[in-house]
Amino acid sequence: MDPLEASRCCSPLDEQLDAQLFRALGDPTRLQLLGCLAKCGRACSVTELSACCQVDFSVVSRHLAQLARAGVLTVSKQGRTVYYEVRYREVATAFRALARSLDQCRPKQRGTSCGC
Amino acid sequence: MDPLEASRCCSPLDEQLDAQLFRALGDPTRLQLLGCLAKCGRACSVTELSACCQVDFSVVSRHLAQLARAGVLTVSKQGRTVYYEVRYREVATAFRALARSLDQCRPKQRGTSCGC
DNA sequence: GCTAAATTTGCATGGTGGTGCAAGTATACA
DNA sequence: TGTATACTTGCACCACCATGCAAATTTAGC
Repeated sequence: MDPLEASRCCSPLDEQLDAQLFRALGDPTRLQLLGCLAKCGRACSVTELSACCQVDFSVVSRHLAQLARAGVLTVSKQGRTVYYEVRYREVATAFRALARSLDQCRPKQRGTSCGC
Repeated sequence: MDPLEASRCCSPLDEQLDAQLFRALGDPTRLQLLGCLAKCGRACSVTELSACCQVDFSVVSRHLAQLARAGVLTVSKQGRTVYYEVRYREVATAFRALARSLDQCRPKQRGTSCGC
């Protein structure tokens, strides 16, 4: 199969290769915040999280909002405090689904590429 | 646990949240190339792949090199033709490992966050 | 209502990255 | 040896983005 033909052929990959998601994860500061939040294991406020990295408070606020927009975090407001939490289940599921789709595309021994 | 403490506490996540990888996947053109290449299921030349997107040939060359640098593709030269192929197994493994690490951080019912 | 705390939102800035064109490099073929 | 093919690299340009500061917004507590 030609790559040009392959590009016109549908696969779950087309939706799973989400540029917005990967773009959100492609910044060191955002990854630091995500790692911090993930290892913490609970919902954290912007103030708490800003203690984890050296950038300005407003920058942290923007980064967290972006991660939430990408579907990596959830937001919940409690009084004047905003809590962010990792969407563990959803993110893990998305990555596993992507891995599965890649496996299905992978040509097995004498197999015929993905069945799309 | 405070997020600041959590940031100082080691986890497989620290290595799995690789900014270079996600950055490489964070561009629509690169994702198009990757999807095309993945669905194709075989090694493709730069010329073949440049037929899949509308950008200049040199841009495709650069994008493929970047994906290779990030560990997503492998390169192999045959004569004057350069073939790129998806590292199916490695990429899928990396994503599954990341999903697993996230799961381990996730607080179970009345559990105590990740055991790091 | 007033003040303080928590967060968001302009605004300006510096840097990085994606893109196209042209030139350069490497290899096959006659 | 010379020419064509496949690809890479230098260069310039433009857009977007991460950052910091300051002002604005929202909400709690007195």
